[in-house]
Parts: sequence; structure tokens; C-alpha cells
Amino acid sequence: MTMQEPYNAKTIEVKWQKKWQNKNLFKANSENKNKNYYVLEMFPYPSGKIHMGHVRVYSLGDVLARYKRAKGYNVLHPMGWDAFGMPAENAAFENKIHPATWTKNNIDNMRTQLKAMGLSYDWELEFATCDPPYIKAQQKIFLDLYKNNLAYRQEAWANWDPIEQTVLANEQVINGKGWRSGATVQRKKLPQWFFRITKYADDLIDSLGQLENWSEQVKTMQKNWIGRSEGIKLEFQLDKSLCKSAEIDKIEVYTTRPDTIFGASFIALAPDHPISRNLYYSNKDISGFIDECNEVGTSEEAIEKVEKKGIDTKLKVYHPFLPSVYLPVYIANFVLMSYGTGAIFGVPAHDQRDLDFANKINLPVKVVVESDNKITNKAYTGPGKIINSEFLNGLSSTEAKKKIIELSEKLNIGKMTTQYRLHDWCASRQRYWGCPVPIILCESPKCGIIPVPDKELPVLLPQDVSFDKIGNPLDHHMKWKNVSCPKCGKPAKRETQTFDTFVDSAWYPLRYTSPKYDEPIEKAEMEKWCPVQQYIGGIEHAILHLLYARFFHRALKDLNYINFKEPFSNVFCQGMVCHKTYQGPDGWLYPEEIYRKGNKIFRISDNAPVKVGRSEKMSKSKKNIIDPLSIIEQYGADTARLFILSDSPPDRDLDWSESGVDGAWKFLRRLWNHFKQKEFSVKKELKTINLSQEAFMLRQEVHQLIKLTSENYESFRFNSAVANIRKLSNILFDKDNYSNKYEKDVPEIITEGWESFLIMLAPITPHIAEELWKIMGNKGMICSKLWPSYDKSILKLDSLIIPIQINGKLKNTISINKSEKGDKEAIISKVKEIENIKRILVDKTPKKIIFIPGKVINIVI
RNA sequence: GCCACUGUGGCGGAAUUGGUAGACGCGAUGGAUUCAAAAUCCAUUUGAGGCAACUCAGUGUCGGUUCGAGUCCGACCAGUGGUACCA
Repeated sequence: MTMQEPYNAKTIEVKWQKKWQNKNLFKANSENKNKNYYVLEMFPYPSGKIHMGHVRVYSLGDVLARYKRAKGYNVLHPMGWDAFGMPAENAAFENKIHPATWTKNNIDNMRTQLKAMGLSYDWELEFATCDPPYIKAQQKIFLDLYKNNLAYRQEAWANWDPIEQTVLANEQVINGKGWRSGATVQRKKLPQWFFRITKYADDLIDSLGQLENWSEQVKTMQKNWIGRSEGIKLEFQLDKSLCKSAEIDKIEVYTTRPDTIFGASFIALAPDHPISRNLYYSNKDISGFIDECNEVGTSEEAIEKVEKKGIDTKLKVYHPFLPSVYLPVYIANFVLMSYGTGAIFGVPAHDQRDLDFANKINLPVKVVVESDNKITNKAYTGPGKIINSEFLNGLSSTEAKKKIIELSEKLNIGKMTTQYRLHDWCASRQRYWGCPVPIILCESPKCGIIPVPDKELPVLLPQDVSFDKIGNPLDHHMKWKNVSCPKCGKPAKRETQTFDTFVDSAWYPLRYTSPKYDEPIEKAEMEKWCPVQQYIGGIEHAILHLLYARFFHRALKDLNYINFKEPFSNVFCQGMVCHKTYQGPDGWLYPEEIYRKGNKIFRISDNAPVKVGRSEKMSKSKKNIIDPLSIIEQYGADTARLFILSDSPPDRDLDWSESGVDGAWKFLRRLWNHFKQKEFSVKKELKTINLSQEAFMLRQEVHQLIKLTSENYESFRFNSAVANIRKLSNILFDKDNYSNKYEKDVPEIITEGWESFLIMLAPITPHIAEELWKIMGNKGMICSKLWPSYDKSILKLDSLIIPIQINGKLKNTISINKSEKGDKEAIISKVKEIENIKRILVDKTPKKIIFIPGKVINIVI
């Protein structure tokens, strides 16, 4: 081999990135009449550095964007920044750096890093959610929602840190304590801002059916999250002799299982149910219990996992259908005020939670639905025949439900109700680094809540704030906070809450179509591209972010901003990037701190033995992170992209392995060396008829692989696409290595093969593909070439290989002519003559022969 | 706790609708090349038995449906994501 220029990824990559930029090749251009295609990856939070998860999702999106361009689409492929959020405030607290400065620096860093990956974005559309034009647009939308009764102010629980005097996020509550102060967290009610998402609950469920290209997984999760249930609100009369409060004489419960009413043995109230609150001051045990409940925190997980406890209120209610039966009333920590009526009737035999509770305090367990097992520790929660239930006996659960509902409605003690698990979206945060809620709170009761007038928008954050004091810095900023009421002119205060960052991300896809426009959305531009054709992001956003975006688009449609209600025609959720973990004698180690010797691993600094843990999601805390920059530095972006796309299916977790990266790099280097040394003679016209036998067969293989690879691209199986592309290269390498031996026409077919190969590889490793394309002597850039088509007529193989099974187990195969695949008798008699089949059948008569034409022959003996 | 998903060689994974399990790659082993090494190339590589033809077992575990199950059903085990204020 002659000395040649080695593969230098960095030089090539920088060169082509400049060329793409100079020609502005990835500008979203909807002018010509080709179809438009909007591909969007979830925009990143600017944490400072890109991580492998980013490399993965943006590589996926870029492959799709480049593929769609090759298929002749005009592609909108933008990038921006989900720039508000808590980490910026934590950085301000810890490092005394202003959140705005910290965020801007991070964005600048990450932009440079993303550009080094060779991603084909239209960077002219870039924006950050903390940019004043975006804030202005969002505030306008919010005020429109407010004026149309889709946003409102109401009290809601928050995690309160009594030492820091601040609201904590759920992740800042660790085992019920504040993460910094260590104080026991309390629940506290604060006035907050809500969006009326429940107005759309039915439509959000019912429209899932029309989202044909969403995965069933995501749709099921959304459906369960909204949690529509048909049930009944049923009244239980309180025994007034025991009731001190005159106003309250009944308890309304919600249940989806009225068929089990005769199995009820208690009533349980939420700790913040009006009756519970009423009893708070009457009894020390009760107030103690309620206080204890309020120390659990606000997360559903914490509430559900806490030990099921209750306290007897000593109140009793009458059973609605058995006047002689009284049920005790408890306050229980597992009943949620936010669901149903905040009160339930407990049926221990047929609800696990109720059974656990009843067993604990020795309440009766009465079986009212027939089941095979005796109920001791495991409740039977399914439907069945009703027993022990007076007039319901013998009915099915469905019939019994109907009967109870009818009867209750007739007696005027109950009403059929549709209930949702979904509750309205609490969208305000008591923090500085977010989009301000553009509201003024006037002291005059006549005014109250006053929207900031349109001409005063945007309401921007004050810059001169300090994070030394406890609480929300906006609350301490008197100059910013104190204003006069726009309506009456009297002293008033700004709303000091800011929006949840989910608000920012609920409508950002629309903004990319006109990021600098003075109004929120420029309709004509938006309509050219929206909705997003393909959205790509982590499965962790499958519920909240997607649901909030779906809600926002519905609301925006009702407010006439847009004319469609589903933001994403297709959603693809990719898996996480994982890596092995390493543990030294004193804690976690970074991969670069260890070395391998045989099967064992040691620490570089002192040769201490290292324990290797299984692969887990890359995280700073476990130090199992690989810095994408160091990979790009060492191997190049193409290698990083190839590796991250080749080994795992995009929707599954990916194991980062050093050897895998090395393998990807070796492949690119092998390609490079091959192309550098191969003679690409002046191309002749590609001939497709009267080819030599060898040329025809090669072409058949090449086209078969073009077909398979194209299908892989269409169905998002890029790992399989890589496998097939490599298969194609193996065939072509092989031909080139024996170049003095092949028949006529073969060189032309090899060239056709390599060209198709490069075009199909280009979306994955765009830089080296451009370079090799040029080395081949081609004009123009590969990123503007059209995708190769395949010749269907040559794919048809004349023969089929059919498996032969005995009792369903493979014993041999038979090759048959495609045109004769249905000729049962002839094929079976041939099969019976095959050596090992004959031997097996020698003293046996087949009981049955399964013959599926073109598929399988199964002889049952 | 609840909802959803995942489980296939030493490793990552492949297997359009139930019909030839292990494509493609990594690693490993052997060989070629080299003074030597790196790089490269060739071969082997699910396990057990056999000189071989071949036989048997095998897709987290246990059971079921079927002529036939990685694929469908049930129970279980393990891991992951979400759980409404991380993004």
C-alpha cells in the first residue's frame, strides 16, 4: 500500500461545516412547490455542556432531516433553548453568577458544541425562551387565555421549607426534608395560577385515536394519566346526634364501584376535606393527625407510598340502602381531596388499599363479589356475580352498578358523574428565573386581578436582584413589585410568580416559523409548516410535556391563533444513553480514571481494584459519563454519530461502549483508505440491460440492500439501516479487492453501488460522505443529492427456500421455483426423498402435513 | 403504591403479518503479513455430544394456546421511565 493521507476527521468536518454554512444549505425554504416537512427535536435546557443524550436525540433528528431532504422535501429543522428553569437559580445561589449570564454563557457553549456535530439546522430561526420577544409573545397568549376563562387564580398546596421560607420542588424534597435546610417540609396553601386543561379532558382522550402515528405506549400513558372514569357521587347522611357542626349533615363520596356498596365498612375523608378541617380544632388527636399528613409533601408518589393510616372521627353515617347500618368515618392519608369528592366508602374485600387499612384497624371484611379465593390479604378487585347484597344478589357487576345508579338518582341521593384523574394545570412558580405572569394585583377590591395592558408588554425580569435573601427575589424587589393599578391608579403590586417552564415548551414549535414576529404567531408562515411532522425526544416527556402542548394547541385553536389542535403528527421517543459504573475504594470513578488489565479493572492513580457495576443512565452523580466533546475531539463527529446510531434501536436504551466507538471509527477509516486508494475511472453510462451474469447478480444484491435500507430509514430503524449499509459495503469491498477477476459491466455496477452507498450513509456521517463523494469525482454536494431508487423488476428471485419441519422442528430446507410454490403434491413428494427426512419417516406415517405455500412445510408424526 | 415499557450468545443487537433464532457489529481465539509491534487481511465463535454426516437443548422464570411461539395469553422475577414544582 502506498503512503496516503490518513483519515483526519477534524479537518474534513470543519471544512464541510463551513461549506454548508456558506451556501446556507439548511435554510428552511418553503418557496418552491415541493412538500414541506417539519422535523423537530425537543429543545435542550442549556445546562452548560452537551451530554450523550443530546448527541443521541440530535443525531436522530438530523438523520431524519437529511433523509427527508434527500427524498425531495423542503425541511424545517430549527434549534433553540428551553432557557428558564431552576438550575440557573441554583447556580446563582452557589456561584454568585446572575442566572441570565449563566444561561447566556451556557447557550453560547452548547451552540458551539452542537455546531461541531454537523447538525443541519436553520440557525437563523434560533431563539431562547428567555428572549424578550418570546416573553412578550407568551405573556400575550397568557392574557388571552385569562380573558377567555382558560386561566384562573386559586389556592393550591406547595412544599414549604419553613427555614428557607421558600417553596420547594418535589425533587428538592428528600425523604420529607428540605434538600438544603434539612427541615421537615410542610404543605402550605398559596394563591397560584391554573390553566383549565380539564375543559379539554374528553377531547384529549378521544383524539388519541386519530393520532395514528403515535406509539400505543405513549397514547396509553396519556389516556391513563387523564384517567376518565364513570362513577357515581353518592350521599351518606351523618348521624346528627354525633355531629357538632350544624351546616354539614351529609358526606358525598365518589365511587366507580357502586356495585360493592353492600361491602362498605367505613367512610374515609381526605385530611383537607371540609369536614376534616372542621374537626381540626375540636380534637387534639385529629389536629395532630392532620398535621402529620401535611408533612408528607405534595407528590403523588410520596402520598401513595406512605404507610396507610387513619383516625376515627367518631362520626357515623347511615348506609344509604341499609338504614339500620352505621359506618364509621375516618380521616385517612390515602384519600386525595383533588380526586372525586375527597371522600370514599371503603370496601375492604374488593379494594387493596381499603383491605390493608381495614386489616390494620380491625374493620369487617364483607365479600360481595364472588371469587375463587378466600380474601385475607389480597382483595379481589375484578367484576363478578354479586352476593350478600340484598336486592343486588345474583346480578353481574355491570347490572348492579346500573341498578344502584338508577335507584340513587330516583331517591335523589346520588348522581352519575364522569370523573378525571387529570386536574387543572398549576402553572405558576414562586421563583425568579421564569417568564413573569403579566398580572397586577390591585389593593382595591373593585379591581383585584388586573392584566398588564398590552402596550406595557413584555413584563421583563428586573436585572438587579440578589439571591442572598430567603424566598423569591421578585418579592424583595420593591421597585419592580410596587406599581400603580392600570385601572384605578391606586397602589398595586405585580404578581411575583413566574411561569412553569412547561408553559414555555407548550407552544415553542409554532414560534420557530416566525421567531422575530411582533405578535405571538405569524399565521401565514406557521401554516406552511405546522403541525410538526415528526417530533423526537425522550420518553420522560411522554406525559406532561406532550399533554401540555396538546392542551395549549387546543386553546390556541379556540382563540383563533391556529387552525389545528394536535401539535405533533408523529412522536418518536428515544431511549437513554447508559454506561457501566465504576466504584473505587472511596466512591464512584470516571471512566477515564480506570484501566483494564485482563479481566480486572484498576484505578490509574494507585492501582486500587475497581468494582464494575451494571450499565445505568449516564449521570454526574455516578460519574459514568462520557463527554461528547472528548469523543468528537478524538474520533470526530461522524464517528460519534455513527456509533450512537448503529448499535441500538433508537427507542431503546443505548449502552455506550469504548470498543463500539472504536469499531465505528475503524469502519470510517477503512472506507477512507479504500476510497483514497481506489481508482475511480471516468464514469461510463450505467447499463442496465444485457448485463453479464456477475454484474446482474451484484446489481440485484445492491438494489435489494437499497430497498431494505430505505425501509429502515422510513421506519426509524437506523441501527438496521447501518447494518444493511455495512453489508452493502462488505459486498463492494469484496468486489474491489478482486478487481482483476470480474466479468464485464461489473465496474459500472460497483460504482453505482458505491454512489448509492454514500448517499445512504450521508445522513448518518455527513462529513466523510461529502469528502468521499468528491474523491469519487462527483460534482456538487452529497447533501443535496436525491435518494437512490431501486429497480423493482430485478429484485424478484425465481427460487424460494422453504423450511421443512418435523413436528414443528426444523430439519432441512428445500429450494423451489417461485412459480411452483403452490404445487403441494409435487413438493411434498420431493421433500419425502430428502436424505434426513426420508430417514425420519422410514417407519412412520405422517398424521398430518401442514403446507403453507411459499412459507413452510410441517410434517406431523 | 399506581401507570407504561424492556428482558435473545461473552457484549450491543437482528428476525415486515406466529413459519429457517443469532443478520450487522464489538470482543475473543487461531492464522497470514512484519525483524518486531501497530494497522490490515483471512478463518472460527450459542451450549452440550460426535471423527463426521448429524443429534439434543436454547430467546428472564413457570404454565397455556397452536401443526408450529423470541413473537399470542396468564402468573411471577428483574430492570427502566413517569408519578403533576427537575427538565
